[in-house]
Amino acid sequence: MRAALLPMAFDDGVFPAGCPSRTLLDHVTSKWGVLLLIALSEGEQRWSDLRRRAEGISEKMLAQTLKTLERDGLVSRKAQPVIPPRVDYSLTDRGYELSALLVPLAAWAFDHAEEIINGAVPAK
Amino acid sequence: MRAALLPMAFDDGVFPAGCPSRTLLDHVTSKWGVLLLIALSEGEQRWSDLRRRAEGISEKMLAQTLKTLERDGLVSRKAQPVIPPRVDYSLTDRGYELSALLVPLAAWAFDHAEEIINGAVPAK
DNA sequence: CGGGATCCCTGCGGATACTG
DNA sequence: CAGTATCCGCAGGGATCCCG
Repeated sequence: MRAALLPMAFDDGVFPAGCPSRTLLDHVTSKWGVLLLIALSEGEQRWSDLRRRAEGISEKMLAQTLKTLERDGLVSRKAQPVIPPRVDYSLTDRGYELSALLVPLAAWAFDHAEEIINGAVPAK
Repeated sequence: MRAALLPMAFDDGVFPAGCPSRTLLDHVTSKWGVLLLIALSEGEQRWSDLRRRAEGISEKMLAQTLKTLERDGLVSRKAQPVIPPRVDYSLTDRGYELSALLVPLAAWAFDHAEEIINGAVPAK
């Protein structure tokens, strides 16, 4: 029941404070990071599309989060020097790899959300 | 390449602001939530164990995060009325379900952390 | 040992305004 | 349209003390 689920050496993995994996995990599991990565898993999208899909995000956080994800090599940005400007965002290969792990998570959250949040927790 | 990865109706899923799935996802992907859930996936552990494994966590955040996870029915708390007190935390069935999704994520972060964080991003 | 209660501060993130 | 820049509030979270 509590099999060795964890790739061992995990104690030297995500858990030590200040290790790179913590930082990356924080980027990726950030409030808006998850949402944007999932949205982008459906394919290339424009700034305004993302702004609409990640309902409630501010422009500041959208820019900031996309930049972080881009620096992490998860998102690629293609700007076209036209007027009006057009910028497309998409996942890199590595980003797709990651989103494949994120999507089930979001699906799980979606499935269990109501029964869990509305105190109807079956206990045990 | 950009197949229908998402269970559709996802637009009415995680994305709408204020929906329960957002809340649950936030709990579960919170800075310390992820770490605690992963730590607990290795089996029952005591307060002090968890405090040590989630390096850097404050007592306040440990208590607070555990409470949230308990309210969400993901973690179960067993207190023994002895002196000195002994309290054991473990995952519920639903918690195990979730950790099965979280562990690969952490493993992925661990694997890609260094190459990503140290600007050595191979681009494209 | 396993917390609860307080105080306090910083930095996340929202709102607004401006630009190419 | 797709951002950047700036200001600023407030609550997330750390530190400390205490208690059963």
